[in-house]
Amino acid sequence: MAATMKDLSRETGLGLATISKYFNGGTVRKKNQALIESAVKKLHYIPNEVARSLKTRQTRVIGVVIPELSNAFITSIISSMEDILRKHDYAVIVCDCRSDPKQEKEAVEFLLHRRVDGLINMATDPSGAHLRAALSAGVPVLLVDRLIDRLRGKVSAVVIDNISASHQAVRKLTELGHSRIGLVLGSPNLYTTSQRLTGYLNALTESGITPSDEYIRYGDYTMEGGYQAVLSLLCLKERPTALFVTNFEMTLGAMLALQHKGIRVPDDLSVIGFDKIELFGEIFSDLTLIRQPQQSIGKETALLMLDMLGNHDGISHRIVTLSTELTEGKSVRALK
Amino acid sequence: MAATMKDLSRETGLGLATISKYFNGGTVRKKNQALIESAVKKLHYIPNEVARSLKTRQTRVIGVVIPELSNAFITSIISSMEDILRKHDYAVIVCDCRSDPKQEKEAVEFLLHRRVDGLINMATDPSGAHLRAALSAGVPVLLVDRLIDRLRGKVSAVVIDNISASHQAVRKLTELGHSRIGLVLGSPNLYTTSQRLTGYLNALTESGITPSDEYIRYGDYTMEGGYQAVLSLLCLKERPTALFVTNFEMTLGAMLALQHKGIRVPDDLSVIGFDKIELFGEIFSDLTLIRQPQQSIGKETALLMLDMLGNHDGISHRIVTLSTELTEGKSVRALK
DNA sequence: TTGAAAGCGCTAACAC
DNA sequence: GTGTTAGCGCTTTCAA
Repeated sequence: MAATMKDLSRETGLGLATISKYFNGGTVRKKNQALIESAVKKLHYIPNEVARSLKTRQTRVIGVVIPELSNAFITSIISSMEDILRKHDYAVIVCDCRSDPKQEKEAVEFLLHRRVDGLINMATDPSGAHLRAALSAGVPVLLVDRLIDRLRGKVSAVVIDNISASHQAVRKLTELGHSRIGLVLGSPNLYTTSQRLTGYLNALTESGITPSDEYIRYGDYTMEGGYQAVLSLLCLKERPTALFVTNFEMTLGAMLALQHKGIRVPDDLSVIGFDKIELFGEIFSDLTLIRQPQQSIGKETALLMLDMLGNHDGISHRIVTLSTELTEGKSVRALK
Repeated sequence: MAATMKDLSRETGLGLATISKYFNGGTVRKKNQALIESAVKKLHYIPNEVARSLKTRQTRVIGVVIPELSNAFITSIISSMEDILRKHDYAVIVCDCRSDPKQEKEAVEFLLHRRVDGLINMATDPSGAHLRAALSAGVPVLLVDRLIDRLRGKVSAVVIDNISASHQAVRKLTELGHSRIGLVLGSPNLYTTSQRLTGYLNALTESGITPSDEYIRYGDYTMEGGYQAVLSLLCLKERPTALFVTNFEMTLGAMLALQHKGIRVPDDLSVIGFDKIELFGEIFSDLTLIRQPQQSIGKETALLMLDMLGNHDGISHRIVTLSTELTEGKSVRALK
């Protein structure tokens, strides 16, 4: 069986407290330090985090609940987040709930049983009901990418400024003379969907254009959804002259649909996409798009969580809003 | 503070043993059962897995160490794996070591401290040195995708039949009359690299073709690597008439290089790629490729680990080899 | 069936 | 600086 501190104590002749202090950075006599170190080697001692957790009442584990692990946008966030968290000696348990609110709730409970110190959630259930237990248990909750209105003041969050991002993209198009601008959104009841819609509507109104539902489609944030949405937009008697597609997968689908229909970008149609995924950098390098700073989102999320974990007295719930960037490509041109 | 079993005991007037038995599926009198249930509700009792782990000496946590989280092939495996594991009440701590052996070793130690019940590893260090501590601590280790020779007999593994996969692809090309077949491999010292090379060499030799190093490139399994490898192959005085690219990212890079060079596939050059990623299904739907069953890899990995965890007496180290599939597309044609 | 009590490996007063 | 000791919340003999 694995060696314990008691074994070290016996081996070195020192008391438990001394051994414990040694591991926790206390002051221990040089001689005893060496004694302990050699005993550790000899007995292959590995500290037992479980016992420590029980005593200190913190597991140094952060639970992360996301809608989908097979999603480049999400994994790039998680990747940079986990990196920082682990450097601070926090482990991350990731639960993929497959965009299913029921699974999401189970995941939260699962993590609560394991006494995670904090919860990071890209929420599937927009009502936030799944987080109630965590909140009432006093576990710090940090939302990523999607805000939940009802939880305002009770949780922290890291999001991008979706309204501005969308506004900026659409503004760009109206400035180039476009007025029939197709919008491809995600699922209707998601936070990002409604925010991006707002930005679109604002930009149009500002330019004196009356928005019409005809030009708005919901593509479910999937490639297939984007594909279908664009096909359907192309069927309008008055075709849009420009398109704004609001996430990466749908942008891929949209480009595919245009390609299949033999529509040239930007000659026949201007397109602004969303999200830049490392892997594809070069493939769609000539696409004009809104770029979210995934790296920073991950980093800010980790740091904010660390911060919440530190202020155990009065947790201050902050909302960090990161801004996006419009990357100029060659998929947009002025309306003739 | 969170309620404990002791609180339940006080609330119900029952002994700790009874409460414990209730939660662990023992036989408890109906009346007491109801008593406990209402106390749980009233006190918002949440079982403490940490305390339980300390006592039972199992954390129901599996550590997963991978080279890269932002990789669609890997996440699709993890996703299906985690799904099954969580259904069996096991949590997964994922550590992304960024293909760095040093970080990989630290990750293993990190997980060992946390007393994970098992370790799943897509190894970065081909020597397996990073797993020594786990092995000597008696923690079951399961390798995925990449075997480590020295650990044979000490660990289980789930891999695909790389030699056959590669053989099949190259065979296909030789049968169509190709003899100058470019091969784009991953990093030189990886298991999959050498296996895929072997399959290539075998297939050529079988067809009476003498393999030449000239046609072999190492592309690091990255898109950029694949891109450069193909450019370099195109510089040969005797250009290859066909290409076999051995992973997904490099296949993307290869296609991009060909496109930039204005080389038509399959008219000017036949191409067989590797890996099918859900997201891209339609985009490269006309590519002939070797398809790995990511879903099954994840599933088999989870089941095998569960199995190892069950047989605590004599762990049987098994190696599960899954087979690949050659998906016919339109990127291959007979040599004129 | 139920309860009392010991102990899993560690930390943290507290006294020396 | 160091040792003694009492738990952290749970499971699990062992008796009743």
